[in-house]
Amino acid sequence: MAYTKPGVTRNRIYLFMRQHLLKGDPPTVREVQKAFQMRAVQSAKSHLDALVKEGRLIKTPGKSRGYRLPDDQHSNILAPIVGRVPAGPFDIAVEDIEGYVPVQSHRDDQPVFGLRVNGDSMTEAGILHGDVVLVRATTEIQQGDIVVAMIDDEATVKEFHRIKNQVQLRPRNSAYPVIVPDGENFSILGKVIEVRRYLENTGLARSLNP
Amino acid sequence: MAYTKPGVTRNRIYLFMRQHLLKGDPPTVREVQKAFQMRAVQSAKSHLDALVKEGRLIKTPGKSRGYRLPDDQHSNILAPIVGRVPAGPFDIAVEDIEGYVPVQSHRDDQPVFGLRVNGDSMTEAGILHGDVVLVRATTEIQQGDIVVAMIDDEATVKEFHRIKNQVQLRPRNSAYPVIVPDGENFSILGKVIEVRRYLENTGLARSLNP
DNA sequence: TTCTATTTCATACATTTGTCTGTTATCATT
DNA sequence: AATGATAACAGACAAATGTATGAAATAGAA
Repeated sequence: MAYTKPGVTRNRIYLFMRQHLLKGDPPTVREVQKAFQMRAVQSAKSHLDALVKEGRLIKTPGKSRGYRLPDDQHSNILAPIVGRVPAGPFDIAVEDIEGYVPVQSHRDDQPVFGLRVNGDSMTEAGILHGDVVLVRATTEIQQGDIVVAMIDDEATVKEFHRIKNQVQLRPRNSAYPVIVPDGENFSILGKVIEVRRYLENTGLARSLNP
Repeated sequence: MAYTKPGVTRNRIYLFMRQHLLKGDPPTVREVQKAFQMRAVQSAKSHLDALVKEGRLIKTPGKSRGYRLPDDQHSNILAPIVGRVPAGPFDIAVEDIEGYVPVQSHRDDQPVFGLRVNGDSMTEAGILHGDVVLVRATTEIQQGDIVVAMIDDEATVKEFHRIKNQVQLRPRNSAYPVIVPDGENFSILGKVIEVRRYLENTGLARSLNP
């Protein structure tokens, strides 16, 4: 490749990387080399190294196609809407997936899934029958959080309270009683981080069904 | 890895691939292998091959990290949450954008924007103060739809009815009166297609500035 | 010019990665 | 129990890929 003024090729390489990374197609060092018709790998690599040093790219050392954009602007994931409730946080029954909804993923270690609400025990909290709640599989539950609990193999959405080591699952509808689980056949799947109600068609990407 | 029923592991691998590909992070065959704690590369590879054969993934042969999603699938857009309400459907004041939320875009010609709800006039419809409503800018309003209307330069969320050519905007809270707009200083911005409530932090990607 | 920093080139090596061949184990059904 | 289909394992090889070392060419400024 012909010599260019300092910074020129670097900018072009940055734009090349950005364009490909936004498409979800991270290039290799040698793909950059070929795209710019360089005769040495190191020509491309040194530019990429420099871009990392400048903070315009980030990279995982040793990993192939390891360059990424610094601010992850496309970190939206598709969370599955499960019909029946997963047995464990990492064991989602894939056969029962109703569809997918786009979610902003905050933490990779705590997966998010959606669950369609059944019943009207939480109407006073603005959670209606048919709403979709997004659940983060976590054990960090605070007093008053809305959680999804499994009681006798059935999922339920309730408000979590703990009074003197006694767990209470409170509905938000005066027609329903407070539940005090006995510890057997009881577990908390996670915390409700978002409530969604789709008013026009389903809103779920049923067409995306595998 | 323990033997599973036919199709189960394949679906899980598909979800794994999908999550990573949507984040712009295509995995290698061996990364799939490790993620599922398989002891042989071929275990992962044969599943990936099958997914390609089924059309659920596409791949460039020989290329590392060469698996991709078939094209119809990244149609998620980021809809802006506007603080003040836009003057016109296509004239959103960018300065007042509070953040962005991921939305599944259905129709390109009718943009979607978000609006934070102020007040409790719709609580009986499960729309609470602070909720975010997603609005499609459309004029196709049906009886009983929840709409966003501009009345004297103020945005309001109400249920739309038309009785003998008289437009009624009904709150869903008995403490509020029905509004009958006079035609002057009145317009309908669009139809509420979704309601979202963020229970954990903001949920909005305030840091995102496309 | 002279000097320094930047850019480009050439080559080599270790690791990662895709792919292949063959075998064993489990599932679903008869 | 017998059968075929699916799932998982084992080991190997070639190509792709990240990385390193050293040197030559050019740009920019003193």
